[in-house]
Amino acid sequence: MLFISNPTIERLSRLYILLGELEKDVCSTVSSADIGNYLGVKRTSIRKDLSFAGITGTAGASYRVSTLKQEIEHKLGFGKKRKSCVIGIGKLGSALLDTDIFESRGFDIVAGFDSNMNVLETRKTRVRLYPAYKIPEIVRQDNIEIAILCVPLKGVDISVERLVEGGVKGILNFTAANISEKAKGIAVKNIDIVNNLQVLSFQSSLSDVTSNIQV
Amino acid sequence: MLFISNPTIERLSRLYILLGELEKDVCSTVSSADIGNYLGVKRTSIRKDLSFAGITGTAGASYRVSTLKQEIEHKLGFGKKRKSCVIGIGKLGSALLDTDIFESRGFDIVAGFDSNMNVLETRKTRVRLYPAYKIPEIVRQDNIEIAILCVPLKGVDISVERLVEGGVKGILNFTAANISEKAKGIAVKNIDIVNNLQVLSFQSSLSDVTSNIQV
DNA sequence: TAGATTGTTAATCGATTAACAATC
DNA sequence: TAGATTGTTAATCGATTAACAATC
Repeated sequence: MLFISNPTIERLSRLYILLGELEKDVCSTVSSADIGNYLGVKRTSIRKDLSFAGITGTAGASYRVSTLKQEIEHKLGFGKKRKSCVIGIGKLGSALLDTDIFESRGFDIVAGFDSNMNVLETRKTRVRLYPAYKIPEIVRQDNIEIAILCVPLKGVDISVERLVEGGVKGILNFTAANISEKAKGIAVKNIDIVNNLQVLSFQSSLSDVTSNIQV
Repeated sequence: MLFISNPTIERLSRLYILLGELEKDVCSTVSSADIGNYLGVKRTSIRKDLSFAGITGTAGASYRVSTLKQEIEHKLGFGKKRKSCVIGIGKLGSALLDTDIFESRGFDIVAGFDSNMNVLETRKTRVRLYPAYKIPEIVRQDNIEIAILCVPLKGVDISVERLVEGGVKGILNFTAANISEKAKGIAVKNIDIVNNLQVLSFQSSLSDVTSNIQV
């Protein structure tokens, strides 16, 4: 079983996107130093990451862009299409449903859910909307792997229960709630936007911002 | 100069919100073990965090909710209102402009910017919208401290330049670009949603998700 | 060959966890 | 007093960085 740490996957994911860009620009090779510059990390970190993923270039020569991209795609499964859904069609949820940033990177949003009938009837969206109680049914039926959770706090518990029931494999949690308990055995990643703002706010209040910390 | 590590600020920020909730529920005291349960972290980690921030309870007794909240607010400056703006009024930008999640936590969005005149004329938003070239002027004039960056990749560089010119203090970067170079001396925090999805996707593809990793 | 570059081992750094005396 | 809880010191853990031989 391939274990790769979180920071490493994050960097490799960013590298994967970068390689796509470089391909367009008809760059054939790229060194770890180049990559480090683009991504804002140390070159040795990049080499270590590739090594962790079991990817190896040729000593002395730079990495070949096309093969490196393919290898990352293969080892980490980035190429695969993943069916996804959005839970909670509020401001943020609608925006995510409608945006096209996901498609280009392999995520296919196929459904939206909300508990408010009014929302279901009035919101115009590209994908089909369903009432929240249908989450287990539709998730299972359509083989949805990833859920993007954008409900208000009081809707979190029931949503997670339904997703678990439907057999979802991962939840991207935009709520401030801690769902790891309820979502045992499912991958969870949290993005608390306001929390990020608060951290930023603290950092920016320090007179001397030498450490420009990244996520 | 108070240095507090990123993970610690993140937890204290979450704790601050939690204490607000507990106050509503008329809880007068709370132990580090309780807090740990709520936030999904070890109790000793909480005690360490408070210690880092120079906050101390009374040995033997639990923490008093109201005073703990006040102390965090005081030490980390969470109480202060921070003027903010959104750069790029696309899908995500509009959603963030319109949402009310910020206000309740001290962030006051006072302006939006976009380079597309059409957007400026047609989008209905609560706050005033300005053309992008006015960023330096308005940011300085209105004392805007925080910028939320939601522009497409090709608009990133010029946006950051303008923000720096206006003297902004922190940027919450929703683009996939690495802006730390351009934003030297300014606090930056990155939220790459699709990158998060990709990491999640990798984790969920592992059969055994014992480590339910958090951000 | 000389200069650039890789992959890996060892050293460093920082954050989390464990242990425990002090206190209510 | 006994049980629960804190604050801090020491130990552990994991990730990043440095160093360098091997290779093109």
